[in-house]
Amino acid sequence: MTPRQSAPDDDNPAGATASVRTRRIREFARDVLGFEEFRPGQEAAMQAVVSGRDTLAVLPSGAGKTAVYQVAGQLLDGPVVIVSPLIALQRDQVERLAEIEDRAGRAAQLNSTLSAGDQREVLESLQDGTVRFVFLAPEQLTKPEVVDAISEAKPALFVVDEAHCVSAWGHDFRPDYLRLGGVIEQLGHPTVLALTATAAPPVRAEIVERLEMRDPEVVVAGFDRPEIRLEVDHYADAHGKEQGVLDRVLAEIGEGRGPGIVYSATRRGTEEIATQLADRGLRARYYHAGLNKGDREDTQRAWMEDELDVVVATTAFGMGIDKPDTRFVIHAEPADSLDSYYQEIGRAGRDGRPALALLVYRQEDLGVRRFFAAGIPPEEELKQVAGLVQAAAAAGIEDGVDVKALREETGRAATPLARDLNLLEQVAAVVLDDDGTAHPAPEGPPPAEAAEAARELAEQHERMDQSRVEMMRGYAETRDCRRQFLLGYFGEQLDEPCGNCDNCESGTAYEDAGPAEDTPFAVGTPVEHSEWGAGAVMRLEDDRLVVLFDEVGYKTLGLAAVTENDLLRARTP
DNA sequence: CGGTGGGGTCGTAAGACCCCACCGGTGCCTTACT
Repeated sequence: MTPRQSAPDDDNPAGATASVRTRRIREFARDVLGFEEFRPGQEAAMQAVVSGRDTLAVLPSGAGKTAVYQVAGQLLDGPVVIVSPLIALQRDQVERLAEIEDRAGRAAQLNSTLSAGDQREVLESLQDGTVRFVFLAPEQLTKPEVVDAISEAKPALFVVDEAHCVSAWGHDFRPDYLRLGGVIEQLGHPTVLALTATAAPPVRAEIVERLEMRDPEVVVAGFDRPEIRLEVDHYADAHGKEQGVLDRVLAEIGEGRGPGIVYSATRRGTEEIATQLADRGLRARYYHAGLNKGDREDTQRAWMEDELDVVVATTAFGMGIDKPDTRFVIHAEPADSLDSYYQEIGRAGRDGRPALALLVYRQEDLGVRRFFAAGIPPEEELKQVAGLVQAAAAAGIEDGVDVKALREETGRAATPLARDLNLLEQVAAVVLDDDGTAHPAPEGPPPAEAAEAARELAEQHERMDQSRVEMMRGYAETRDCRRQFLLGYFGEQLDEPCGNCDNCESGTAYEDAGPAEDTPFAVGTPVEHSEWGAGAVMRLEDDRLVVLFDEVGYKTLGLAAVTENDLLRARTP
């Protein structure tokens, strides 16, 4: 067992001067991690975290996000808790840290692949200092004994890796992501570090809000990946589109520009495309969450070991899979947002050499994304859940109601019930305590009112998701420079067309003179719309502008209509 | 929202067509049973 690694006792890094911190960070990065230089944003994020500041770091893939908490873990006095969405990611990180264990401290994972005894041992080792880094999923933190044990270990840093999951998954799929803010509070609010490669401004705002980060330092490194060529192929009919996908894949592989990933929206789509490509002689496999674990692992292994030309996959394939020489990412259907799209195409060309991101687009294919973006719980269901929480309290059940009890009462699954409770908590109808049990909020609304408010909140969230699908459409259908469009979505301005997208090549990106100089709605201007309320201008075209509204999400407005009807007013933020 | 498959209608029969119901992504975890 290695002894507890703690900071030298001459001075505490959190209180050390910036120059001392800088020196220590650089020494550790060079001596232990073997860095010759830092990637953009990396050192700034390390500085912020080591000085004890909550930090949101949006750093591109491969920019060494892991190093940020490795350094912090070394220079801070206390263990590091890392929330990571997938067991496979936890395992990989633990293995990677094991290589520098003697210098950086021991790492362990805490999840259901461990026996109950091993899980206890990990928590004990965290407390006695022999484990320095613990990786776990947010679901672990719904167990009071886990939170208590971590709390006693007095963590110095709480890391949320792949932090966009808070926003992307927290609302329905994995509701425990929305409870992390409360967990952080229970732990006495150690320094919080949220890490992600992709987050548009509203996603950043949501991460900060949900994790209850205090006065966070936000580090955003450049989003641009100029080596990735951007293209969209348009088709009117389904058969033509499918053929288009096959032709483009065959052409890329045929000319030696492989390997690559093809994304499809459905499991069935992945199987059909992979089968067709295999029939044409490619080494192609499909990958989705319906396959058994062994098949998935073997496909991933084959992909990493250069045995495949193409993996055809749903969104299940990607997170944690880093193959720098991936030469193309082709989408057979649009993604559910530009956030997801950018995340997915960002898996190409990580070696810095030219790569292709192609969207094979049919307007009708947005339908499946709209379907997935929908999903408002029925008001009756919300009312029943709110009612059960109240009834339990009225009956004098002081322990409150937990998801397990609700499951028995309603016969519904745990995930939607947890989502319902999150919604009811947000409208101040219930209070969720440490371990997720629900109590009626003091002076909260009656169940019917609570259910209505919760439904409205869910509707607002759905409008936001639907508007993200619309931005995906905007990208697919724009005649402007695609990189300008994409970077604009992430709040970065590219002054000139990129010269490495299909619209730059065909010339349409250069056709329009650009927005009038005297527009009152420059990018970033806070605005107020008569119907949609407050928002901010995200993007300007020659005759249109895109506004992100707080309540209804992204909207594209015709500039002529706006000025003629006085629809928008600039406001003071 | 859009694609698909089952079942019915039409009525020479067989296949063409219509309508309708149903399905579609992402992963933790626990518990029961081999």
